[in-house]
Amino acid sequence: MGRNKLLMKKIEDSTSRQQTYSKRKDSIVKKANELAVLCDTDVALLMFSPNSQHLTQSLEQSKCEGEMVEKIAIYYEPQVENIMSVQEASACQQFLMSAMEQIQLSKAKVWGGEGFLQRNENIEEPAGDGSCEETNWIEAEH
Amino acid sequence: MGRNKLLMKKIEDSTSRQQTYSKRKDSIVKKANELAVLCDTDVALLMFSPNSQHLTQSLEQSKCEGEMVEKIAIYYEPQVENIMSVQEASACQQFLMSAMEQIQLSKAKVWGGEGFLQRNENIEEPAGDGSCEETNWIEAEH
DNA sequence: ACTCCTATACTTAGTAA
DNA sequence: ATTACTAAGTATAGGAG
Repeated sequence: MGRNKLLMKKIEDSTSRQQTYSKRKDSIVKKANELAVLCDTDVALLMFSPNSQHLTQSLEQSKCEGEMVEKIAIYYEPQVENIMSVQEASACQQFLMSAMEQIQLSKAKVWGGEGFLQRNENIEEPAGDGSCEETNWIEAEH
Repeated sequence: MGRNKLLMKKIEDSTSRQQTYSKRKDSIVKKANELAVLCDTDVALLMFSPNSQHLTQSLEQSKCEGEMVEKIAIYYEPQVENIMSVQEASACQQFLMSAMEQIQLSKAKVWGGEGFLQRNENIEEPAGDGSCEETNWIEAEH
């Protein structure tokens, strides 16, 4: 693309990598928006920035501006683990939770209406007293 | 684009809308992959198809093929609530759970190391006996 | 739904500031 | 990090099958 064709592998120079990320991030969000508007559907994007020092700046960029974002349920970038405001974290959580709710409903359908957390053998119960203080999903691996 | 420039509003003809969705879905996934590979990061996409009758077909398309997907943590399309296999649902859940875990960690950092579910005033506790059978995130709204 | 086609529209790598 | 530029690569609407 551009002047030269880029090889599809990790960009080793960190400055170039961050620049490329920044440019392509903007277009993919734009594309997601177009898809959502044109097709009247919801699109969610979760991205993890390769470069944590640009976090705050990028988080501000990810805010909705102009006609962008309208139909994007949520767009988080860059590193979720470095979110700096409770509001940001809450909004992200809320989306993830509703996505989970939808998945649980479909899973219950497939399984004949049973709840899944008690039956899902891939997710172990915490060895606690059964209280909810440490929720089940803590132990999921990435 | 293409022969004619498309107005950025909902495509009213449902056949065209589905066709556009199908085409643009493929490119946005490709873009997400490129971003993930080039920048060595994780990108997640969640899409909801405008047309549920094409669900199964689209779900099969969303499977990883060739060099695509490598760095995409998860890509679910179309309607999550209609996922037909427990495997699909489990994989999606696992990603969402790990994303949540990361968010909880950052939130705990911001809040000084406290857990968030007990303190998050936006999320009400279920009015149950405190057991985990109905998990807290059930009540999140989309 | 999918392909294949093509002209047009859009994206983008590299560069400079 | 940002903008602006531009040449070259990519995406896509509309059409046909």
